[in-house]
Amino acid sequence: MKQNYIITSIIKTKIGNFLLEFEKDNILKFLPTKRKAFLINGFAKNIENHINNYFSGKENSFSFRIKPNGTNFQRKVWLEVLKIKYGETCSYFDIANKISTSPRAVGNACAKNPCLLFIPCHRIINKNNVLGNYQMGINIKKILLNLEKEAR
DNA sequence: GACTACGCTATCC
DNA sequence: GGATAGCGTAGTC
Repeated sequence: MKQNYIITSIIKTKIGNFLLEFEKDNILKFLPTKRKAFLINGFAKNIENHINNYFSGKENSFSFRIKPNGTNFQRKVWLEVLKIKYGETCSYFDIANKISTSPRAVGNACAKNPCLLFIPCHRIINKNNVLGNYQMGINIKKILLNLEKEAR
């Protein structure tokens, strides 16, 4: 049986270190971590370059393949989130309408997003233009949205 | 059954 | 008009 190995790297970014987990060229996880940075191979290095370009406003979309682990419902939400363009925002309510569910459930799924930045859940805000919440805290959410707004 | 990264409504100042 | 509280909601653990 053919086996794909899951590889882990820790990537250094402007807003802190991220744990990157990938299998071949599919990103499985991209989450904040306190561990020290280390790069294991060229693919991780490549991702680090793209992430840093993103943070300096030079890059506004990622072309990596992602393979997030989650329930059918979560994947449905994440797929919808992927459609939100750079510099734009969408409300939990809008996403809920598109896939016929409730905003509460959308927030629930976003909180379990394993690929931060690649699945741009920071672009989802409350209906009344309040930021809502974020895995890394609303400050980071604010930074990301401002970055995208200014770089556009 | 408890817990949400929400949204609406009622009810206070 | 604002702040706050309560409740409905749908999905997850």
